[in-house]
Amino acid sequence: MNELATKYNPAEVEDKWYDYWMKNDLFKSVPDNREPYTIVIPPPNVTGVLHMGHMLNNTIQDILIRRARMEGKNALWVPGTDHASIATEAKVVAKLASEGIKKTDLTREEFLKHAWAWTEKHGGIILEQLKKLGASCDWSRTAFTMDDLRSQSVIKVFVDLFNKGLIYRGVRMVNWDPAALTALSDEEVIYQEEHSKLYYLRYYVENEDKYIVVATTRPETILGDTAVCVNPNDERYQWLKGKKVIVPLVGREVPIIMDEYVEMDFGTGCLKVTPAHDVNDYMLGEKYNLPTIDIFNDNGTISEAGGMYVGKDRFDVRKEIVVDLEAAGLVEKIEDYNNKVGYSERTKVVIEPKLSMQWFLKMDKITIPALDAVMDDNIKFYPPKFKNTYRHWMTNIKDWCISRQLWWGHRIPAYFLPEGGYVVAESAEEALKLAIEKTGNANLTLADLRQDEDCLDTWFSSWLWPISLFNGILDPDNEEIKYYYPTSDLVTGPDIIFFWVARMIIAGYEYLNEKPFKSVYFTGIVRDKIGRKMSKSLGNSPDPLDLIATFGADGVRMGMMLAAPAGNDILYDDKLCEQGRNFCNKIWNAFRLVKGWETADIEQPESAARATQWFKAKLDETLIEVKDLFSKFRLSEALMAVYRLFWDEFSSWYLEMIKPAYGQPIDKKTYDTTLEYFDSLLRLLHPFMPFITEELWQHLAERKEGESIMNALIPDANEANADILASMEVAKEVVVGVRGVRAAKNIAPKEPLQLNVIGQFDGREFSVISKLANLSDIAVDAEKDAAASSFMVGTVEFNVPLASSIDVEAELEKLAKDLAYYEGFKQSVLKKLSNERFVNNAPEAVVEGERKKLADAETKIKNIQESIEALKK
RNA sequence: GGGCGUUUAGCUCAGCUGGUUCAGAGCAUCUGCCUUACAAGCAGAGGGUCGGCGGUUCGAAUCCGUCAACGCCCACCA
Repeated sequence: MNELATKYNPAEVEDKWYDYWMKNDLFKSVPDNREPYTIVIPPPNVTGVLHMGHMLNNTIQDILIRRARMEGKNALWVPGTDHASIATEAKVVAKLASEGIKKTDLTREEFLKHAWAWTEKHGGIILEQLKKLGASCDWSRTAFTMDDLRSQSVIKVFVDLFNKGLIYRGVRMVNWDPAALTALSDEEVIYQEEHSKLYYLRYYVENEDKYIVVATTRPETILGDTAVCVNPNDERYQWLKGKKVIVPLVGREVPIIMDEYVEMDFGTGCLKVTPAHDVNDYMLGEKYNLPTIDIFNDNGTISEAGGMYVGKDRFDVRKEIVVDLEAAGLVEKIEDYNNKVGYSERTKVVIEPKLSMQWFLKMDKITIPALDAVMDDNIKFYPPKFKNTYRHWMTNIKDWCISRQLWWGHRIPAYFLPEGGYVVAESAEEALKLAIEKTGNANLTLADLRQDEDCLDTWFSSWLWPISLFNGILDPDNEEIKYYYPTSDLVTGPDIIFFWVARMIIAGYEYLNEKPFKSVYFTGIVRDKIGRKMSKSLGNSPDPLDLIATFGADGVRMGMMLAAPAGNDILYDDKLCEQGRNFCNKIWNAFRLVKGWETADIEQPESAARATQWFKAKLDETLIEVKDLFSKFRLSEALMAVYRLFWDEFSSWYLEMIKPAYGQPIDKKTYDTTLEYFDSLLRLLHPFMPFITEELWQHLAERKEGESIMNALIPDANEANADILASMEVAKEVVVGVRGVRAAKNIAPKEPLQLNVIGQFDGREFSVISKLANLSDIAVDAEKDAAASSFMVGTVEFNVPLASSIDVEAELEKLAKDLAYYEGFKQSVLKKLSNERFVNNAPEAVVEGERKKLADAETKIKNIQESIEALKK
């Protein structure tokens, strides 16, 4: 018939069109006088590999970008990667370790050389993978959070915030990661419920034979105890006032302090105080001026200050010390206990609260405009429930620990002076100038300055992303930042709402006095069939590239979208990609059908005339619906609407309505109109399925080099012809009725049938009905025929006279069932209408509706009764 | 311990300010078809007392209360 294979083969077309798009610079955007539509990619880790979460997230972004482009906007999707300080450094350290190299044996410069080599080797893989998915990013703009422009932006911001007094340095209790050997922000700590033990330990009172019992989950920390605290209102412990107790095993005398912080009814009401290793204890230590004994080394082993178990790991010591305490008779009892333990998000190691010198960003004031923007819907969250989460975080925010004891990242631009103190400047030269000013020592040289060894939290660069991508920090008045900022939509996971989304909003207002984006669409988390989060460690995540190879990029994109209702977690199943692949095939074959037709200069049949008018209305209806759904980010529903339009309305109904008899040509008018519809359908589908739509669009007509469906406009519709939509729906019901009779009576579709309409019926669609139901004749206002199978559409009865004798019993049974149903229905309506309060209180339209129901039911009942009579004759 | 969300067909989900879009969609299932675009298909069919209980109302999947299950976020009870 024609040269196209019966099955769509994605492998043959995907790379071809991606190359074509790239070659013709179709993803590129420069400012012009069109309305901009901008998305910045949530930068994946530079050394990361594409996982299902990325697939979902980037599919959504590409759909939005392509749709905007086809609405005539100047669409720009900026790609890039994140240096992912701690994650990447951990990978490099591990890689070096496998080669027998320790990080501590390397200088900073040597280590960074390895890190850059690693980055260059693995960086960009993930971006190449995105191309396979069809991502229409402007690759000429690919950025990296540690490239020159982004780095300079970060440093400038740090210096600026420091000069504004918003960044400070100080000793605070921070979350310490003993594996990565760095401080972490509060957000990087994940709390997990644990089954552990509560140890009740005996603290003897100094010079007395009495003891008190203190409960703890961490017996090893007694090495750092410097007090025991009880509630001043606790009657049981009044006698302890002013006394001292002996820390078990350690033998240190520590004071009893009294503070209402202690809960009387928890444990024994006595709290051991370890100011160096617990946030609350630290607070008590400050208040009562207690010494702090830091018993841990940075890697979680016991330090010299611990005095015992020195050099042993904290968890080993916990076991050992319990044994030793028991041996010394200092353990009262041990109970099972559940508590929450903080783990490092990256290294999965138990976090140690630790006092250390770090850099912080003051958060109380800087967050104010950012909070308002979201609460006032100046920035819209989809789904809106995340506004609550956001508000809660913003109003309880603590200062952000931004320094990390890592090398891979932006080095903190603080320079220590030989005689103490420091200066903060964008460059060493600047720093030297400041240093000379500050010290009055004109003889200082660069060699005298020592730059802070620490680097900045990764998120301290990504929070600038929507600004720094357009050079808006270094040059806030440039053309690009003015044109593209604020960006349009941000698509990301709710897991980084605090890490990233909130902080970008903060930075946006701080630096450009403007929001960074208008809407945030939070995607769900991708889970497997049994609801587990897909992850590398569980091994339950399919390789996205394998999926693309199996189902085609379009199939996978559709699979992801079908599974992704707005704001819900998505349950991934291969079935969904299969559905996507099948849909591609459907589109492909519909195209083969249409392109296979010969045209002739013949008159348009009545059925085709009705069909083309009807499908125009159907198309308009869907265009309006899809537009509305896009505006609400209800993308999976939009896709489903297009899917049904193409599969059911266009393929199953419309094409069958206009299909010429086998071997016959189609009239030109219908054919041309159908090609137009096909074109519109491809456009509507393109954002979801870019490859197959481009392939077919190029086949649909002669195209010039560089022309692409990507830049074709999505048709606009204001109103759909409701009249023809309604009349065709009725016609379809009649067709289904006849087909039902065929199915029930085992009559081949080929065999033409007679159709009798009992009573009056609008005959506008008879041509269509006749064609699709394969009727030899339609008789209007016909008499009931006993030898007929009947069905009803609305209140009208249809009879299909059967050549062979019919099964009267079966027919009667069916009618009796119908009769019973409508009688029951009538009764329920009657009951309503006889209720005075209903008739008086309900709106007129509703009451009128019920009356219509009643009348219709009565008509139907009459019809059925007549049929029964006729059959019985 | 607080807060938020979810609960509708076997599965994944729609059902906006209570009433003919009120019980829906897709997938899956069942039956019959290799019908000249497509078996990755066509035609037909079945399937839910809308988590439980109580209330408001002429009328509740929809509003209110309560309970239950699940999920997420936050929090310094050792």
